[in-house]
Amino acid sequence: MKRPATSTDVARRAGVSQSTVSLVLRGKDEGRVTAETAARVRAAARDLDYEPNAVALNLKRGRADVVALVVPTITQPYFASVLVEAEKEARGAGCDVILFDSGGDDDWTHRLARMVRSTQLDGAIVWAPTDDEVAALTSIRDRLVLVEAGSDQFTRIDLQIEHGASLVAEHLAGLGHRRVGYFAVHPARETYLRRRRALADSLGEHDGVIVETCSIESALDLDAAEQAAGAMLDAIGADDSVTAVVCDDDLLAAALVTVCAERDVAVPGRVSVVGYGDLTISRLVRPQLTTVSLPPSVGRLAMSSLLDAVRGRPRTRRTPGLVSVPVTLVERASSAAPQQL
Amino acid sequence: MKRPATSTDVARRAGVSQSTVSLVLRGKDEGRVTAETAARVRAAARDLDYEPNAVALNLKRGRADVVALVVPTITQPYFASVLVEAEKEARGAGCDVILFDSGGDDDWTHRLARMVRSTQLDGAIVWAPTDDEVAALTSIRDRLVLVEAGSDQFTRIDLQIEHGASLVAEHLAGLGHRRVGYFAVHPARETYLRRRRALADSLGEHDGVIVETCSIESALDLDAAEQAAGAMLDAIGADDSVTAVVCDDDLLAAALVTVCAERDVAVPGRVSVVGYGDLTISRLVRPQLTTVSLPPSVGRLAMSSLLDAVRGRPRTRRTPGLVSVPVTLVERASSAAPQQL
DNA sequence: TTGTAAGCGTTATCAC
DNA sequence: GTGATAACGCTTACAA
Repeated sequence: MKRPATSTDVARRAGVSQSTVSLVLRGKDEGRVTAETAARVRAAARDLDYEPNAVALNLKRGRADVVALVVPTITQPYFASVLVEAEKEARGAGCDVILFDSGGDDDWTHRLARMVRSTQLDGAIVWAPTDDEVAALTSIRDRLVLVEAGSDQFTRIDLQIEHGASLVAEHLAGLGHRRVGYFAVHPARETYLRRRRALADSLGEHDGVIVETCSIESALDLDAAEQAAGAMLDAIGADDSVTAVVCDDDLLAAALVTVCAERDVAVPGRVSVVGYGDLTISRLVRPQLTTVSLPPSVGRLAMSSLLDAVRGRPRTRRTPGLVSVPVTLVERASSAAPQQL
Repeated sequence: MKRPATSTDVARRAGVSQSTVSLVLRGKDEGRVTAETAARVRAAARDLDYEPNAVALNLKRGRADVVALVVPTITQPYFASVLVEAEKEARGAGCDVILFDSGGDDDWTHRLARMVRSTQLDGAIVWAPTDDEVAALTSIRDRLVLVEAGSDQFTRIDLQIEHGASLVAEHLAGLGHRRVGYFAVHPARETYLRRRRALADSLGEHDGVIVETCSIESALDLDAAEQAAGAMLDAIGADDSVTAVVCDDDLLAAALVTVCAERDVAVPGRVSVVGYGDLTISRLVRPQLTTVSLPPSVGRLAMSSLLDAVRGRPRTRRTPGLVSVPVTLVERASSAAPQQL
């Protein structure tokens, strides 16, 4: 491949100055360049297969038109859909998205901060960072949108997890459950802790009626989940009063339901199962999972917030704010009233 | 946020020239700058929180250190793992990855070509493009790695689908199956057509013994798949001789197995099911799926090929080549000898 | 109507 | 040892 043609090459070929080329090709030749000259320039550009150098352009404008999306693990299907939504929104604004997997690399905060400060990146959406990570990011806080984390120094998007938890508590208490187990993700990111605390709080509002009485932790992969699900069933088997299990993620819930089937534990007869995520697998397993649906539209929202923040004129720029996104409970076959003992 | 400090700011503060700053900070001051001066420069840089402007740097070097990964749909779990692998490899070479979803936008070829030619992107990995798409990309062919597609003008990575197909054929024929159904993805990208043709060829080698006799198509989403799976079972119900179904994707296979369970069709007793992908769901459904495993390491391979191609010195640059990656058959519980009729 | 020239932030080649 | 100065490719006053 030959060196790509520059605007100077085009100018030379059209027999005009380089600035005229720029004028014409950027459409700013309104009554400044003869139609004939303009045509000559355009022809030359076409002949040389000219494409403006985007890097030079960025340098000139001091803007990269690239933002980052940082997620804990892109292999979680939920994040794939978030990425798609965010991408779509960004694309519409002429902006590209690069992906960081914060799970893969513990030094990502510094890399991100450096890239933002070196104008390689206009900004970033950061999903569920830990408190430490948030602290490491303060130097670039006005080019950041945080999802499910952060203080009011940051622009944030928040899922209404508390509301989701109250829906779950209401649902289970209403069905007549009195003791629930919790199937938690380990290691427990803040997001998961929040889910769990929120559920505990919501259960607390039905005071004395319904409480979390046992819990098991598992890594977010299938093998670990199936093993932990076995442990969960052992625990439940030893305590008849536990008639429902809330899971931090649909993958855990799916594993639990599957292991139940293998052990002839009736779902939802013996135990009701509730997940988080409304992922594809929640409809693939039998019984299909009752689950808290986390809308992927958060990706779109976060991106539009970010674009506002980094593109907005200074006077337009809003103070850091908090947008709260509702979650919903999707009731499917994995939860029902506990069978009489 | 204030304007970030430039090397000129640092120079001013250290009381030296801007070029000295560059020398010191890039570590090229070997016996050229006094230790004392160097220290002063470094101190100034630290004070000002200086970060070299990456865009200026790229302009200077004519390289972006960003490549794209183009996949048909990132929401397919397989591609998420591919992305992770590719990312890891790129990161190691100081390169970032941006993602294109070719499914989302039919003009992506032009966008990609423009970005490459404008030096915004050093190159790209393109997954399973159609022939038309390949044609649209020839202008940037030496900065491309194609996966599962393309002619020998391109650097390519290929899955050994034919070999996979022969494993499947061998497996099913060996178990005693004589008539198989095909559960295909619609719309049929070249990748899928290849899978299917390859299977037909492999079955043909067991001439007259085993053949594909019926097929159903479905979009790659769960609702469509479950509906199509129903149709497949109707077809099979009407023809006892069909005792196995090969599916273009584990999602289809999972849906089929699930619908079988609902209709009390025994798997693998009445019908064996084979999928493609070895995705998480293949181990979540019961029976677990026999499936052709497509190694995510292809992502790593493709990225290292690409980096070679775009980073390599001209004299080092290899001619376009073809790397072929083996696939394997993972035998699980969804396939077995057909039950005697 | 067109061209000249400054500047975006770097790196690198020379003089001093 | 250090500092002008010329690129890199572009946009945009401003001059002609």
